Amino acid sequence: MNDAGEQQDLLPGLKATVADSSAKARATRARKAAAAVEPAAEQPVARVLVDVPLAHLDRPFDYLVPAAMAGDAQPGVRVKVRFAGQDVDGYVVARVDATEHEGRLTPLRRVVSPERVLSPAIAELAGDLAQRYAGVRADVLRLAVPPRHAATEKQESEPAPTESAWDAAAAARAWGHLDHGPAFLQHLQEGGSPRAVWGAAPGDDWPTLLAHAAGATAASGRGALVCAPDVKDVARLDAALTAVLGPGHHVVLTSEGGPAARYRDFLAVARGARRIVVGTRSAAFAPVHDLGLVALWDDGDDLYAEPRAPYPHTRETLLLRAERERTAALVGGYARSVEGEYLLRTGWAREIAAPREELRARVTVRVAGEPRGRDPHPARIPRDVHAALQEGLREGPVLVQTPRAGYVLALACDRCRTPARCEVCAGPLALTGATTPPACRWCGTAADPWSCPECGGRGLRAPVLGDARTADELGRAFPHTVVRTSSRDRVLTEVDDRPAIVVATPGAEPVAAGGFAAVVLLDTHLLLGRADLRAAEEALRRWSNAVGLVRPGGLAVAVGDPAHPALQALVRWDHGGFATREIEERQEAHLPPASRVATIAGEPGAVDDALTLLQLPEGADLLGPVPLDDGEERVVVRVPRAQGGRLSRALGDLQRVRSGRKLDAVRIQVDPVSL
DNA sequence: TTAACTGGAAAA
DNA sequence: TTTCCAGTTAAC
Repeated sequence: MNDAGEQQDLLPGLKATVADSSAKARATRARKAAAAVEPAAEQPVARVLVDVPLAHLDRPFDYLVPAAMAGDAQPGVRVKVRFAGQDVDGYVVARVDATEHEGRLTPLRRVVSPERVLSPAIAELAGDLAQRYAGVRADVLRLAVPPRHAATEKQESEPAPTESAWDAAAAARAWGHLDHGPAFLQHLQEGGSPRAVWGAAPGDDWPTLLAHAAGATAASGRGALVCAPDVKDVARLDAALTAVLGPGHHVVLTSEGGPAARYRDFLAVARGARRIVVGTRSAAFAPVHDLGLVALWDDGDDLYAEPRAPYPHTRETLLLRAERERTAALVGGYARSVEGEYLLRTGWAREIAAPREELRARVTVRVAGEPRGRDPHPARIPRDVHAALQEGLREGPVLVQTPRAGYVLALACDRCRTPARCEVCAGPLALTGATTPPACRWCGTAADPWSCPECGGRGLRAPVLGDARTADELGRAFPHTVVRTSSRDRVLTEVDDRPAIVVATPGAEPVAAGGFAAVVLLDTHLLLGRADLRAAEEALRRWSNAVGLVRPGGLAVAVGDPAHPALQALVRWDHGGFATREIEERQEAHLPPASRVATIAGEPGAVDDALTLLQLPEGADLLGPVPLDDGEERVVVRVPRAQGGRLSRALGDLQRVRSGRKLDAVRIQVDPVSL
């Protein structure tokens, strides 16, 4: 290693001064040592992005490349540099002949490893994202490049096999039922960069279709990157890619499996040994060589919103890459996000979807009205649903989606829906078992018998019922049938073809070997009633993902209000129409993404003076400030969609000015997932 | 973290 | 006017 200490000994005449140990002399010596470093013969200047979180320092700094590091200090490698008196990590982003910096360049302290982990494409992407989200490149790079694992670096990456099992004819068949599907594939195979929003039909084996898209891209000599929201979906893609391409062609990037495995798989991509990548949101940054396709499944899933600064969304990350690296793009899902609809509307992407008659053949969706309180035994499972389940069970497994897990839940009057309160302390009543009377959750007093103080009703209902309770009820209604549950903490990934009732919470639905014979959606009003701007869009997405698991010709029944637009969209499988309607409503209400929104949060004083520094673009609205739970305060800035770029720039300028003046930090989120 | 800079006070 | 020092600032 070439640190300054060793360099000193190489300098003639310097040893004489070593005896003098005053601080001043030491400083002079250090300076001379720096000056005496032999610079690299070629391109002696390295441009380095330093890992500091300050917005005004978010630019490359020039360092002198010592001759001894000339070979290793290539663009993309990790280095240690002296920055403001401290050793900090950084990445070399370029080697150049000369600097524009007036004054002496400090030499690089150390090349951490010659491994080129930051490709030029990802360095540029980090810049794009930092600008888009008014953050700093260092934060993006922390998301993009996994921590180094030295032992793993010593191993070589196994190259992918040269022969692939991908079959163009099989791929065309798999996509054949979709309008523009085969054309999209062919375009990929020929080296083109088509962009599409794909509305999957119920029963579509989406992992296989995506695997074929990756195969077609690989056949053109390019790499492909496919993101899915969670590890369960990634596992399905993994299996489909192995089936379609054969083993060893792709690599899976997720946060699971520990740092060594993560770094090993990342290196296989960075070194170009693998060019097909699947993974969760962090995989969007994979430095795939010759990237030809970016794809993501179910872009409306909020798992795609990165919880760490600068809070980039996977959709945005991938679409920026598609633009900058001129790749094809495929945004697929059973449902359609409002953002996906915008891609079509602006002409950025084309639609791939099944024709009407194909959709009609795939599934029949009906709505069963919600049971009324008049019923002496208010069953949550109406007669229609019971019949659908019975019919489905003759053919195979049936799926019942029920919102939220849990057994002990708030109770309310079944006539007027007044929440049931304890007569002694006014605490909430709850059922603690299937047979015991309801009791207070605070003081434990049993309400036996209970009557409603508002209307005198004697019936109780649980407005929120969990999967355990639902499984219970169904077990009683179908005594000789296997009932299985799948929810957040205990997820089933797959069920076989035998008749069984599978109760699952949204997102935890297993896949059935041959598809579910029937799909039932309970308590749709609960998903619709969430206090969220996107409640209806999100509800439709979750229902559609369950209905998507049906076998061709299957039946789906949703329990809810047949007049609700989200349920009507489900029945007609008209996700484009629903997204269009959502866009129109949000335009009127100036809600995102029809408007672009950012939040500024922090100490009240800091937020206040941030606003005086902020140069808002034309037509901007300021909402708030409102106090947050932790004593901080938040304002919302809203601009017309077309001004989004200017808003990002203004917020970036604000952060640079504030960090330059050492003002108290404010947290800025552009396009926050929730407000 | 620290070298370089600033401005104000003491020394000449 | 010069020198010294503490506090501030930029950071290659």
